[in-house]
Amino acid sequence: MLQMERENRGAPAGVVAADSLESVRDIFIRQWGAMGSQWGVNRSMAMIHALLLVSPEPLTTDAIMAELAISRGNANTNLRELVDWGLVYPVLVKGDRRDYFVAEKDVWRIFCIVARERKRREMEPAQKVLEDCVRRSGSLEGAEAEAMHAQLVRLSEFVGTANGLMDKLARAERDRILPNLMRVL
Amino acid sequence: MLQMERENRGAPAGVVAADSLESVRDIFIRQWGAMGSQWGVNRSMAMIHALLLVSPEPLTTDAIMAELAISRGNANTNLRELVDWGLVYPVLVKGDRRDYFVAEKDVWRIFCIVARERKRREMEPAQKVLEDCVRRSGSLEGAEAEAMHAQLVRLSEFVGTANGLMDKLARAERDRILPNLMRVL
DNA sequence: CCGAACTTTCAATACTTACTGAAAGTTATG
DNA sequence: CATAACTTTCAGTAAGTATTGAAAGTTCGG
Repeated sequence: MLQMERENRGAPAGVVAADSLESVRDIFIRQWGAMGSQWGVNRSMAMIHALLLVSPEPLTTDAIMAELAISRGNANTNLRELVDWGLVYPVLVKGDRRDYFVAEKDVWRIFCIVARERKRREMEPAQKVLEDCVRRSGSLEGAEAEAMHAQLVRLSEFVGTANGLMDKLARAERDRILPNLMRVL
Repeated sequence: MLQMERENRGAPAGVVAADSLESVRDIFIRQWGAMGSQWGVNRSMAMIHALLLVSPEPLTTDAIMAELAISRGNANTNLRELVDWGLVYPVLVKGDRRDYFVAEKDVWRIFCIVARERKRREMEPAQKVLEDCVRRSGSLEGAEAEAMHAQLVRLSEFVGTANGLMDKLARAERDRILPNLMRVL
């Protein structure tokens, strides 16, 4: 553990002089957390996910709270959300009543989960809105109404196609699909 | 314009009895605006985009403000953002000093613009963070550090591949790419 | 079925982001 | 180059989200 000896000595706050396991993990967690906002995921959820992603062993709620300096309520809520998504699994450790948590480590599975969730939250509502408006505008008369209807139809058809492709992609096996995609694109 | 005669008579607030061009447009705009939050776009920007998407004619800032009941500052800021993205074009109308705005109507182009922007805001920062952490953790010793490094490498490689595919997809021609995708998936 | 260990909930609060409107800035035209 | 028409900026405020921490709820072992 030579690395730990030369960590962060005399450097300004927030700047790391050299890298230990802990410092790299902290950098990863903090940066990933900061990116959460861009991804529509809250900071705590992103940080918990990052921590578990690089932790080989399951962690308890208390360990997570301590590592990330967040409250119990916050840790609990976001852990449940991550478990709901399927990105984190609760595991039982023999001889301990507490819940432990591990992250799904397989990158392709993570991708499929995120793709599925985004489709559900972003694409499906859009498709529903568009189909509703297409239906409502179908019987209108006049050039302006018909132009609007035509535009709505184009949008609706595109989103429908994209949704279908998304579905197939997220259901496909990694090794079956990736080579084909590389070839086509 | 028969339709306008049977719009929204005696119905509870927010409920539309039958559809006119205006009512369908309003439904579309409001729903699209509400969805904006899910998409990481603010409500006003989404509503302006929706309005322009279904308006065959260019509109002035004032027309947009009036139609959506938003302030001048808000309209101005979000119009500029939409123009920056390339989703809306400013156009000059002869004999009028005011700026007029039209939306890009081609669905495939809209998709490419959104894909490019999302890649820039979501994928590229992730790739950068991951590459940085991979580099930092590469020289660490010990089983735990090596497990973390390996996980970071898997994430980094995946995001790199996804980024490359995204690029090619957004640069491809619609008619060249869609049939191939349908076949592969 | 009691008490201890642990988990969940939720009202209060802190933080973040979006919006307004008025004032400052810019540009076209007589 | 003065004025009027239009656009941009920005400080203040409103609206929306995330987080805390303490209280209530649950479960397990004895």
